Amino acid sequence: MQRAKQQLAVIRALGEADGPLSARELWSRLCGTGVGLATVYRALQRGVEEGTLEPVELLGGGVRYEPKDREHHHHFLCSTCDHAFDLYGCVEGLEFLVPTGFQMTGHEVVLLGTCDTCGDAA
Amino acid sequence: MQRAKQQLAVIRALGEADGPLSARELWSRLCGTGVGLATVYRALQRGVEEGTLEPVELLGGGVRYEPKDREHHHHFLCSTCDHAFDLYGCVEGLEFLVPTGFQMTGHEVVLLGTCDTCGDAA
DNA sequence: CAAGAACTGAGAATCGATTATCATGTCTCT
DNA sequence: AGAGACATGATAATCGATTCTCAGTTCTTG
Repeated sequence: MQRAKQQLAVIRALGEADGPLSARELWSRLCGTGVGLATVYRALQRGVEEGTLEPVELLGGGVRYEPKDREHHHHFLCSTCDHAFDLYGCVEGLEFLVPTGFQMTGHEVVLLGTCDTCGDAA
Repeated sequence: MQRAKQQLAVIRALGEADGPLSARELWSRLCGTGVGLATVYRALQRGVEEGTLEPVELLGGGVRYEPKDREHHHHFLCSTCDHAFDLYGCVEGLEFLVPTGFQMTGHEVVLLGTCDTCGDAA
């Protein structure tokens, strides 16, 4: 069955973004098109169930989503506009931090600062 | 003026912990002593205002707090018990990840996995 | 001890994020 | 066109976290 139009719009907007988006960020990007907030949440939930989207938790509470086909990467969080950007490249060699007896299954690196847009405006 | 008893208890519990604690974690550790949740929040807020406590945001939403006198460090988040542990040591050389035009002011590293207690139980 | 200020616990109120509801709209298939 | 299944938007309901309120308690100072 073909996926519905509005859900496609949500998935597409997420694919075009330069980083993971929260439900609200997505909604505001689609606002002019008359898409409801409930539809955004439905599309996100469905995408996660189908395995095409991945929830990403960064600092600051809210959950953001990004397409799952992206390679392992990390994020830059702008403290001014609160937008998250994808970074390319990964950090290795973190194992030395792990205490004995602990098992590490993953890691999350978030860089903080100001993005180019917010930095210029300052 | 001497700080009140209950607030001292909150600060002390935080100092004895092996990692940052959320308001609720703190509360459950003090529960037997009859301390109210509101008092925990009051003590935390006051500690931050006075500069003795620092709010720490990790993955998963809630804010945790830790004494500000600790050196720069990172955290290990147990995915089973959801407790955060302090790690000793820091990661350097993250600058290569920063896109041009962005200004990095800090970084946050969170290791994920299971702690020794939860690992043993499995 | 007396008076006033600060502190406290319990629960109500608030806030933002997410989910559920429902009447309507749209698509598919015939 | 007609029937049935699914999708949609607006809004209400829910949930957890945090803050506010208030009456009672404790502390400080004299």
